[in-house]
Order: sequence, then C-alpha cells, then structure tokens
Amino acid sequence: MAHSSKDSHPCPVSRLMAVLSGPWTMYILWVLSTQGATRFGALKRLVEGISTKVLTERLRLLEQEEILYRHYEPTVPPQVTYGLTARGLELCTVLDQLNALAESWYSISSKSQAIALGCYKPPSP
Amino acid sequence: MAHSSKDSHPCPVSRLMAVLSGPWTMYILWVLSTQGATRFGALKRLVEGISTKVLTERLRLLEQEEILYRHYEPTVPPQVTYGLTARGLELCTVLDQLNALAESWYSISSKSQAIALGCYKPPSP
DNA sequence: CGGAATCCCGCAGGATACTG
DNA sequence: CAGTATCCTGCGGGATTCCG
Repeated sequence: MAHSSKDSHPCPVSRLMAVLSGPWTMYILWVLSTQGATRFGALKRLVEGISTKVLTERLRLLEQEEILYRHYEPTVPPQVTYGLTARGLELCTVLDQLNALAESWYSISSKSQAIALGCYKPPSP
Repeated sequence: MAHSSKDSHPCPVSRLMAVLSGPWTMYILWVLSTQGATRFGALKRLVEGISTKVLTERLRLLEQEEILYRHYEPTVPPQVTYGLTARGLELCTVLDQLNALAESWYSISSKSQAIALGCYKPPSP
C-alpha cells in the first residue's frame, strides 16, 4: 500500500499482492469477471461508492500488470472499455480458490453465495 | 486496511483479503511456513524492520481468523510461540499457486526462486 | 464521456518508553 | 521476554473542479 508503482519488489508475490491488496481492486476484478468488458462510466456505477480518482488509479495499475486491457475508441464522446486479459482470467481462477477456502471457513449464510468472489470493498460510512 | 476487526464483511473473500492485505502479513505467513513455529522475539528479528506494535496487531488478527495459533508458556521469562494452524497451511497452499502465477508472469531472475512465497513487505526507506 | 489536477483529512503505521 | 501505552506523521483515499 505504499508501493508507488515503480518500487522494485523483492519477489513476484510481493509485486502481485501490492496490486491486489489495494482497496476496491478485488471488487473491480470481480465485476469485470462477471459482467465482462465494461466501460468506465458503467464500471464506476457498478463499483458503487468509488471515486473517479481511485478507480482510474486501480485501472492503470491493473493495466500495467496486464491483468486487464484498456480499449480506447476515439469517437465523440470517446468510449473506453476495460476487460480482463488472459492473465486476468488466470488470476480469477486462483482467486476463486481463495474464495472457496474462505467460504468453507466462514460458513456462508445461505444465499450470499452468488456474490462469491471479490466483493472486497471498504465498509460504507 | 480500514476494517477495524469488527466490520461485518459482505462476503468471505472480502474478510479474508482484509486480513491478508495488511502490510507485513504475507511476509509473516511466509516466515512461519518456512521456519515453522516461532517465538515472538525471533519473529520480530526475522521480519526485519517491523515494529512491535504492527507485529502484534497482525498476529492478533491472524489468530482471530484461526490462521495461526498462539501458545503461551507461563515461565519466567514467559515464552510465546506462534505457528500455522490447519487453516494457515491450507491458505499457504493457495498462496503458493498465486506465487506460481506471479513467477510465470514476471519471469524470475534466476536464483531468487528460493524466497518464493510471501516476501511481501514495504520497501525499506 | 473519461479522465487529470488540486485540496484536504483520517488513521494506519513508526518510534519510543514503560510494565508484568 | 512479550508485549501495552502514547505521541507523532505521511500518504492514501474522498470530494470537488476543470479539460479535450
């Protein structure tokens, strides 16, 4: 959560975790993995409560790590679409396992199962 | 990183990530998984640079989630030992997969492979 | 529409000192 | 030895405003 993007990380997990551990990040991944490629505005609406600043920060980071791609369409008004890359899909596979583990520990209160992976977001004030 | 221990999390991963994403946490897990059960002082020495405050905070959290156990021996001076629980070991299995993924992405600079899992720590100032 | 820039603030984390 | 208690500080995130 320090890690200002250019830090040299001692090892791979270090680097990956530095990305994933940011607030909203998992939530964003989850939205993209369930909704498919999504435009900026829609994303902001779906990840309800996030500020534009943080959303763009997270997207840039995830893009740098090639976990998601950014497609810019120079129409007027411009359209920008974000979606998971191959890496992003791989990642979600592992995250799903993490989710399965978590579910088995904190035995699920029935129907919340559908919203499984990555609903990680800060508690609403 | 908000999440002051009593927050009700919307879903399992949310809760698990809130624990794992804290700075030093993965590093602590990595040390315990490689060194085995370790005493407080030794842990503080191994996780070099961490403050006692944060170390105890993280240990308490991980203990609450039953990812590690705390064994108190009332000798003089007292001895406290921390080690991974069954859950902790399960968790490390999945984290290892995350590590494998990260390694395949950021292709490893040869010999740093040994320090694989969880070397996640803030960059030294 | 999809951002970049700016300001402001809380609280997580560091350092230090002290106890059972 | 294994922590608590206190104070201090930075910076990460929210809100707002402006740009192409």
